[in-house]
Amino acid sequence: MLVGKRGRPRTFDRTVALHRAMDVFWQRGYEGASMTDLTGAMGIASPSLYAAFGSKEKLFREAVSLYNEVEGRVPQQVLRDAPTAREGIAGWLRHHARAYLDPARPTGCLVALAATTISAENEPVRQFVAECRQADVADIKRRLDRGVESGDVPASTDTAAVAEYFYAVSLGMAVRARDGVSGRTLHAIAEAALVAWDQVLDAARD
Amino acid sequence: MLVGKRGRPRTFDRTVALHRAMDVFWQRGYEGASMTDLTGAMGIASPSLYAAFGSKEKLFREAVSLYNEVEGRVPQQVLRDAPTAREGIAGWLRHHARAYLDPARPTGCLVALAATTISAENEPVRQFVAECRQADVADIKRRLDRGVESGDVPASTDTAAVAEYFYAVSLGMAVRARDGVSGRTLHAIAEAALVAWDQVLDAARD
DNA sequence: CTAATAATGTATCGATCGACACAGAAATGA
DNA sequence: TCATTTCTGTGTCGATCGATACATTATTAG
Repeated sequence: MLVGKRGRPRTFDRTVALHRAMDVFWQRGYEGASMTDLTGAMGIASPSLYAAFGSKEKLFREAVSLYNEVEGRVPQQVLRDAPTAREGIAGWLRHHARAYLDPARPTGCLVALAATTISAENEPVRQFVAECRQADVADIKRRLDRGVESGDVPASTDTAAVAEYFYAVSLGMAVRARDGVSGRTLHAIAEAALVAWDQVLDAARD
Repeated sequence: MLVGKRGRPRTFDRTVALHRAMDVFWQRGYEGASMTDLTGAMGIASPSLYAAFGSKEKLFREAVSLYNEVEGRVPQQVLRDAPTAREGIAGWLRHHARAYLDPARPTGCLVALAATTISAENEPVRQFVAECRQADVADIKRRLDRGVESGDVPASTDTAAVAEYFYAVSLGMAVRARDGVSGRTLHAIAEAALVAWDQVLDAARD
């Protein structure tokens, strides 16, 4: 009686297919990725996609979640495990300078690029991605707050503002990566953002 | 014999219509703006649009040119006329911190947001906008080079890298503006980017 | 006046969009 | 065995995409 694996089993790996969909959304954005693009890359027909994921929008949301897990794991770990907030953020930003031009993946960042502008009917999708960006900023802010607790960040620091600053730099790097700038350029941007840590923190006070 | 104003005259102002189209592309991006959106905002029917502008893509390119002229005039003037490169770039960035949240216009920047990702068939449009961004970076670089000539920027400075840094910050500000952050946040990002002028220039050397 | 030119409004075009109906195939449970 | 369940492949749905055909209207040139 218990629901097990009754019925005809899937002929494709759901996780593999989701990875393929993630790559398409990463390359083309939400609206730029057609169902034909998606089913082609996923190696399945349209009804299989709908049976497994529900709709294009639900597939996108799952793909973004997967992106956050897979592509975000290393930089988040760097951010978390570094001995100071400064080293954590520096490692996080330098990671992105490399990752955004990784030849094995689409350039730039899915969350930064995939839905900055959108048609009126898909506005909820833009909203969703905007919330993902907000969550990323919150991650950086939390690391700065931890730095305040452990003493490597001044207590008077407006950690939210500092987090917004470094996140804005990473967003710009993602756009410029997609534009085709060199890794040297991307790293120069990151180093310029990081060079004046003390002044940046000093300028941002509550 | 000379081609004058023969034939039935237009019943709409081409420039006004182009302004309306610019607003739609600014709000929705290239692919997010449908012909229905455009003709509705422009107050004309589809055949009039095609007669006056040729195609959606040509209309977009004209709209971007108009955007660069209208919205870019003030910040470019600030950048150019300031006594030093530092003051020029500071004024340029602070202008954007204000303009990106102007309640009378769509938030953020058309060139930063309108075509970061796109379907395969419209790739030339993304390329075009990418070239616009490259041109913006070149403007900043030229101002820094002038600073080198006039002595307010060290001769050893990698002006291209510094220009990329400040432009990346402005791109991130545009995305975050669209996300709905406050003007206070946007200004904090700008000030954080500007506070360490000497260190940024010192870090970027040839 | 007439001919030529050009823009307008209506009414679509073929293509593609995201989504799904339906029949057949492949598994399980009784 | 055979009813039940679930996925697959074919085919296509209505809606919308960007773009036009066509007849009409408004203007200028001669």
